[in-house]
Amino acid sequence: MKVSKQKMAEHREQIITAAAKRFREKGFNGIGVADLMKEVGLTHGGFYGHFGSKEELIGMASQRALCESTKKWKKVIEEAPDRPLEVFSRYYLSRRHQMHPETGCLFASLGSELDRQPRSVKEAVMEEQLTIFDLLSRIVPGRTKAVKRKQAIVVLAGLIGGMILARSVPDDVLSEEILETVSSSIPNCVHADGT
Amino acid sequence: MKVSKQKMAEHREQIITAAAKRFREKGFNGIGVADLMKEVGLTHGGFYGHFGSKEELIGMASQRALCESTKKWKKVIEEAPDRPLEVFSRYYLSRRHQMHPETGCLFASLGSELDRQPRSVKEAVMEEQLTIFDLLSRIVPGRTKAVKRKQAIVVLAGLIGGMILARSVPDDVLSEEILETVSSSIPNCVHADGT
DNA sequence: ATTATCTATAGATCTATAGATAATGC
DNA sequence: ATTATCTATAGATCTATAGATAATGC
Repeated sequence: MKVSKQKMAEHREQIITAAAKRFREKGFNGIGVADLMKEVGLTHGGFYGHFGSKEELIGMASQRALCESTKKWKKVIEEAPDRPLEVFSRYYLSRRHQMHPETGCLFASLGSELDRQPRSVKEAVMEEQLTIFDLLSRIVPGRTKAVKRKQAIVVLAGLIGGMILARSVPDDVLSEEILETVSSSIPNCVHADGT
Repeated sequence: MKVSKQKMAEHREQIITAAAKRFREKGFNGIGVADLMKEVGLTHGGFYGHFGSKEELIGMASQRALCESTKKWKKVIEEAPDRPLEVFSRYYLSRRHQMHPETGCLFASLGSELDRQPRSVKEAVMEEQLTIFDLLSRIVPGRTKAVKRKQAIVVLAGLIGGMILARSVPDDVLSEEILETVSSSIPNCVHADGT
């Protein structure tokens, strides 16, 4: 029943990856350790050889989810050297993102649960959050670094709130209106203060 | 053990009120029927004389929470006839609101859980959401009703996202920076497009 | 007589641990 | 010999129901 050290490391990665997906899909309380382990092909007892607690996994999985998003966003931005902010906003506020929280932004799928997580989880999240601020700082207008950072925060807040509002509504027409309205507002909004 | 019809109606209200508070504080899964009933001074078995299921209570409590917020916001806005938008934004993005999710905006405390709730809950939420759009439409700049509505959506999205970002972080300095940055951006941001 | 609430419990979860098992890696 | 995983289970939840109890309201 024992597996090689390398296999074990793979298992650990698989558990984190599955958790990052299912937590975003079902919430931190929406899936249990047993089901996660079953998805990876292991039994639930084995979980505690990899992690000290579910809480520890929540921290790892949250960081993983945000890190994945940052990578994807970087790619999207690099592939649109002109108007990167507009392209990124549309990408974030797309119908596709709305319908697939399990592979999307952690703040949109679990943001309001983060405040109720232990400090260790919030610390892991903050680390990635700062990276995202830096990434967005490069594509928003603004004369100084400080202004760009502010713009990045404002943009991210608008995107997260827009997606949460759109997802919270059972009416497709209204949720599409929300996505379209917020994403249209961003380039304009941002130009006002900075450049 | 039976109580009068009026007392029973009061109990029902108390259950909804307690739920609206505790759900925002601990999440929809963070408090159970038994504890809610204990808070009201009843036993858990009695719950199902008032509601068919916990899900039904989640719908009622969500609507209640949003309705309370709308009332408070209306008051805040009416008490600041000049610069209502700025005053409201500062009120929403205050440290006080950050520290008290249990009496604050449902979208900030439970927004990302709403997508995982059954349709009946989302319908109850949407009803109040439209009222909020109307309320904010009155204080944002814009030449036409359509533009004002769009501005209202953009503002609400920014506020919700800003509060969620601020709460998700374990560092007081960073979270205050987020609140201040987003709330400073709103009057500017909004003037750009509309009036 | 009706019924709001209580007591007791069923049945399903869920996190975590203990000890057994069997494969790795010295 | 060490250890990653499995089996089995403890102990704590949680939603929901059934039947008893006692107060209301006809």
